[in-house]
Amino acid sequence: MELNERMKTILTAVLHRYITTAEPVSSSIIAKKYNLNLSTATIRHEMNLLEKHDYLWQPHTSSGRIPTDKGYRLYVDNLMKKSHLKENEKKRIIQIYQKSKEFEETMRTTSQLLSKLTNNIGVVLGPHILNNSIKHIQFISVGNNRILVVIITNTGLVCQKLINISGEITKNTLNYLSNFINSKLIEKDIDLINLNNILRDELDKILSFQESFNYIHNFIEECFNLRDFSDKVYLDGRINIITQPEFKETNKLNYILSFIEEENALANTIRKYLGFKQTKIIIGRENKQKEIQNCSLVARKYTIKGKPAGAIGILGPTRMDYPRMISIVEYISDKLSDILSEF
Amino acid sequence: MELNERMKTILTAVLHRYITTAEPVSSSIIAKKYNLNLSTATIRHEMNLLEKHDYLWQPHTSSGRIPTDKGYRLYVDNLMKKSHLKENEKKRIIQIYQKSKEFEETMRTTSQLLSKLTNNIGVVLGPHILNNSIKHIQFISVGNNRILVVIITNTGLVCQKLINISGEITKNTLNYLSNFINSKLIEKDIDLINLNNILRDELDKILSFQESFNYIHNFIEECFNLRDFSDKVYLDGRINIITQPEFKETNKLNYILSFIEEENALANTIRKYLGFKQTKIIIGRENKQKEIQNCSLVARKYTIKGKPAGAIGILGPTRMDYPRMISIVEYISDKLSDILSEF
DNA sequence: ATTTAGCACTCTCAAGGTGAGAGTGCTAAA
DNA sequence: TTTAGCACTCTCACCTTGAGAGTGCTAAAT
Repeated sequence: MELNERMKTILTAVLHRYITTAEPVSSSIIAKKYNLNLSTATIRHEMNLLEKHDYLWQPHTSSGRIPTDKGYRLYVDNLMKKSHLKENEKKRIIQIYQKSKEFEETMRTTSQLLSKLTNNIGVVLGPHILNNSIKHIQFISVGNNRILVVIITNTGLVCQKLINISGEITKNTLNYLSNFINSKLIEKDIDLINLNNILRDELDKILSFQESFNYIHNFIEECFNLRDFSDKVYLDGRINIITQPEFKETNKLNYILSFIEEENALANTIRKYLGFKQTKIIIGRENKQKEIQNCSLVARKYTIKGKPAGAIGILGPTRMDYPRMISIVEYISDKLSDILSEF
Repeated sequence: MELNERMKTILTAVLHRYITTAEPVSSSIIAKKYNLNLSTATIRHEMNLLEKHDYLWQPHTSSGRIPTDKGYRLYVDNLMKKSHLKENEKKRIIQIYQKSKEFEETMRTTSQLLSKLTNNIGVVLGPHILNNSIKHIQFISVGNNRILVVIITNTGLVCQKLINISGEITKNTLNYLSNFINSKLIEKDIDLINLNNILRDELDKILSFQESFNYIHNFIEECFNLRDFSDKVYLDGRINIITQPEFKETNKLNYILSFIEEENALANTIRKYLGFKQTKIIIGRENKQKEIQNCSLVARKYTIKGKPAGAIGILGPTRMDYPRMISIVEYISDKLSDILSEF
């Protein structure tokens, strides 16, 4: 059923009021604060209908109304007005970014900016190595047939993984391999998949005079097994969730915090939205993780030189200032894209 | 004033009881649960004296007693019996460690073990690069006169830092430098300070036919400026603090969590104890950080091949099972030392 | 000199009662 | 269709109350 204009106006008012005060909204408050030129009785009547259609609910019979997830969804999709950051806010963000010169620092700054500006939890999913071009690769034998592979990308991302090999590879061979691969990298931008292809073609020829093929091939194979390269997660503002009035009951808090303790849980949730062009908003129970079904998530990808690289997001109570949250996430993801593209 | 034996016995009983129940301890509970063959009146009398000497206090006139920091201190130093982990507990720890093959994973496992076993916050301070010998060094130009320095140590620790240089250093020179330094590293174990000395002596000769000295020297200088290499921090079990009965009041909780949010705050506290031979126990207000003056810290260094490398610790409410906490921290730091020495 | 029984006293805490206040739904009149 | 009016519901802060836990002190017992 389509809501009429007046119902939409009232619903918007209730949402606005609830988002700012965190308290059930009564008909009289709406009549007083929002100039709708309607009596409380009329507003009550409409609210009653909105409740019947599941946009609002009441904690108890004689209390004001609170939006449902469905109410928030309608608000986010149709009712709210898009907001924009003020110029001086934008300036301050840029200033803060200018202080951080280095990749890691930039990512940390991003998560801090997100959490400080939104007063919620800020999360940044580092760019996956797949989305970077490779600058240097180094194999280090660390004993017991284990080799540490360190890959450095153009953005300054340093990835590492440890590989167990079934036999021995001499230091000379390792050096030889490193040098060979690095010589390929000097020429131009090569990403991990490209590199893998090049190696597959050329390695046979090159290695003919070296020791046993299988070892080397298995090693290189595992070396470029992309799944093992995990993207880094930067999380900030866990405390913010505690001060939110809706999470005063410690057991609710517990539940959320146990989810957040493990950085990867939130990261995995956000990773899904890497492919989306637009800002993704997940409201309350729309989220599959039951631990955060009292929360909403605003997530957006960022790019490096136009290519999707990672994602950022904020997590807060369902009752959040969506227009502002969205404008912050969008502005920061744009800036981050710019900065990383310049690295 | 020296306490007599009976007072010590009673104080020990109160501590034991309070640590297990988290509730003020009454004279009758002591009389009933601990076979001291004393009437409640006598126990009350002694408790009264203990309170006068600041080992105990009462939340209000008609309540049981709670140990003071001074009481805990006496307990830790003189009264408690050292505890040992059970054989099957030790076995499980070793089993869990065997699953993690890699440096990073080992460190993460350690912080998890600490937090899970103690039900408190577990913190691990990664080994500082100073305490490792260097395996490989790599310079990567990342544009805009910035060079990424990546150093890989024998334990598999990968350190990086970004250096701004005042002029240009060509890729050839960078490669030349990397190669020169790495050639020094192949021969034997060299730590960062050694390496720095060697370079200072030899670099002049080597570089005579290369471009401008100052650039290179400044660069190398900054490269080995040790302060910039921060040791990594692994933190686990932040939630545990929430479930502790003493932190039910959210403002206390806030206070502690704001301290813990920032990994480095706790790391810096623990770093101090890297030089200590024995397990260090800091009780309540003995701690200088006022945010954690309701907490106690049990910290101990770990070693790599006998040399102090980093530190581990646990943070929990002052009311903690000290003998057990100590035995866990000590056993895990020993195991970690063993594992890292083998890497 | 110690120890303890006895007792008056203190404080907390849970339970129950109360009334103000906020808010609603319904109805009948505008 | 809107609204004034009203009965009704529920919460919440506040008070009272009594049970219970615990203490300190004192005088008697050991």
